[in-house]
Amino acid sequence: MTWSDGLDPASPAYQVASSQNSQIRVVAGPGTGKSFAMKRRVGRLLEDGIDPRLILPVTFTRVAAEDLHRELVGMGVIGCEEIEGTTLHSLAFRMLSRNHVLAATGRNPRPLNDFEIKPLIADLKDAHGGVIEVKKFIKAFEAAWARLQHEQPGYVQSEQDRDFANDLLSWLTFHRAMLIGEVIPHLYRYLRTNPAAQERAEYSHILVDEYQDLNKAEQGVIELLSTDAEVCIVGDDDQSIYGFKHAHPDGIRDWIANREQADDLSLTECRRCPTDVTEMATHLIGHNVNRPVPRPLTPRDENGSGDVRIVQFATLSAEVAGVVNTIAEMVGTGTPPGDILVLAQRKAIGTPLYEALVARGVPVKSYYAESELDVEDAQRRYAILKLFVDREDRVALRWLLGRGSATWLSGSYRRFRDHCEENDVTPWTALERLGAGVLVIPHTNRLVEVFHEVQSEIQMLEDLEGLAAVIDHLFPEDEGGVRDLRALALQVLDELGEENRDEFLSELSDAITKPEIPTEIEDVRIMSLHKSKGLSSPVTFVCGCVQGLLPRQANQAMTDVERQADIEEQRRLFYVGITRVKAVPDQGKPGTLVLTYSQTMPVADALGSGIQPAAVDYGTAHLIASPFIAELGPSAPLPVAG
DNA sequence: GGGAGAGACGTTTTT
DNA sequence: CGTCTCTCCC
Repeated sequence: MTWSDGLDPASPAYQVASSQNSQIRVVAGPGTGKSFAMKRRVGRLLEDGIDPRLILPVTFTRVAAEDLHRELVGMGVIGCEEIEGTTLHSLAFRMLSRNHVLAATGRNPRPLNDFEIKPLIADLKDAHGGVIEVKKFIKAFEAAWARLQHEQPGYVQSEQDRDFANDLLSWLTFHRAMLIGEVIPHLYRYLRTNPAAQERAEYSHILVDEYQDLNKAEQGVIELLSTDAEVCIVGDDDQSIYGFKHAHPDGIRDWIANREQADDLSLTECRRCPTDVTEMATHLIGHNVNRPVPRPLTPRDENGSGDVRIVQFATLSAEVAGVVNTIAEMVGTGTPPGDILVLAQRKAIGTPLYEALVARGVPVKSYYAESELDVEDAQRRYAILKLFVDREDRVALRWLLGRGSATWLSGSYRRFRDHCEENDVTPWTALERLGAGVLVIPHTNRLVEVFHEVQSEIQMLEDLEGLAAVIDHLFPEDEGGVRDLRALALQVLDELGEENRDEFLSELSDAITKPEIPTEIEDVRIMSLHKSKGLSSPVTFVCGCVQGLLPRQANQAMTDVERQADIEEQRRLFYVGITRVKAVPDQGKPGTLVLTYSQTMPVADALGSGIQPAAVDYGTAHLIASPFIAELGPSAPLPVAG
């Protein structure tokens, strides 16, 4: 197959794929086929004889990266297997791990796991105003980098911020680690200060999907990587939903403003949704005032008007029962469960839905985040494994030393770390000396005790034959809490073999933080609105459409401007949600969208979900329908009672 | 450095 | 309502 198969030369997708301009912006609404157009463009580049290794397709999420890779391979264009569609993050890790880059930056791109941040906080909290303050500082530190605040004229860092940053960086440098939020900024800084770096000219063609979801640092990296490359950015500021990650949707407007000769293309026909849904979506998003690149989303008449319902229930449990009944009935009358997508912005709603569907025997999968590393025992075993593979994994060692203590033994550890830094000795070596009595540091007895335990556990692993035995020992078959870890570790070992232990660990850590994405969809899927981005489904439910969830409860600390921006982002989130519906009329699938909400829910659920109820009586919270429901315009059906 | 009790606060999402 | 954090006291 060739890139232009089935493509009308007059179609916008053809233009995107064929444009010879070295700078292209594509603004494309939901369901308009932007990923499709981008894939065709990659296919065209390959057929033009561009070396696949010089083509960099960047996506924001792994799901999108894998999707892109799969589609390219499926297109059967020569060279497509060699294209590495990656997320910007994995690209940054790879580049920062190169020896010459490590030497230039002086920092290790060893990311801190969520649970490994605890000892970091414990070590910093006394000097910086407590746990909550330190968490705030860390957040602000990462935010400043994501927004490249340091480069903005007039940016002044307070003395406290500077002190904190110094302590934080000194901790991270000593522990040879990096905050996840530092990864992209470090690459940015490296590329910026090294204009002659080979990395700046590594690719000849860069394609970026979901550009509106990138933050300033990420957009900066793209720019630095593309000094000599042809660039095609694709995005839609109306679908920008990653404000918490400091996404910079205005960048999509600035991008074209700074490039006079660039091609500016857009895809506006919503090929996915039924016409009623497209019109509702248009109405909804029209309520947003701040739209850098406003453009219409036009309905596609062949799709038909669809099947849209808006239903209000008396209670949350009635809502759950109502949705589950509808789903069970659909499945009973022949709708494949995999055609059904249920979006709920809170676990408090998603979990009861999930459980009720399981009870009804409907095949269902929940996508709310759960980690194999949620339980402390699993964290401990994993840390031991890291240390077993590498005694110089200082973060794992630090974590193990403090584990179980409310203070993380931060006082002792401070003295100990001072010794290591003053004498330029590694923590493991210093602990060995302390343990052997060759070295004495006052007030570190407990530290040494714990170290002995860790040391003997590692020695025991060392005496075992091979990694398989180590895995079997650390994650035993009969230990329920580590069953998933065991399965993952064995799977990774099976793929890699016994030889390369470093690679084993990084692959395992990938497997843990990046769960497998199912290719075959056979279950009803329940997930948050964020996760649904990029998906489409013939039957889509959006549940819990109440004030406080959609839009979420405004934070007390927000200014009016921030509050307004937050509501607009929440509106975009709802916009993304309702445009997941896919009409396939010739397969008897009109495209079904069901929006549900309830009048009340238990107070505990409301508070636990961050809703401030309109009124409360006897443990029941009274709720208000989402204002977005009223913003859907004349194409929306009248809400009915369920 | 550890434990008990009082008080604050709460989500969601990515790498 | 349940969990985390802080304070006070040993």
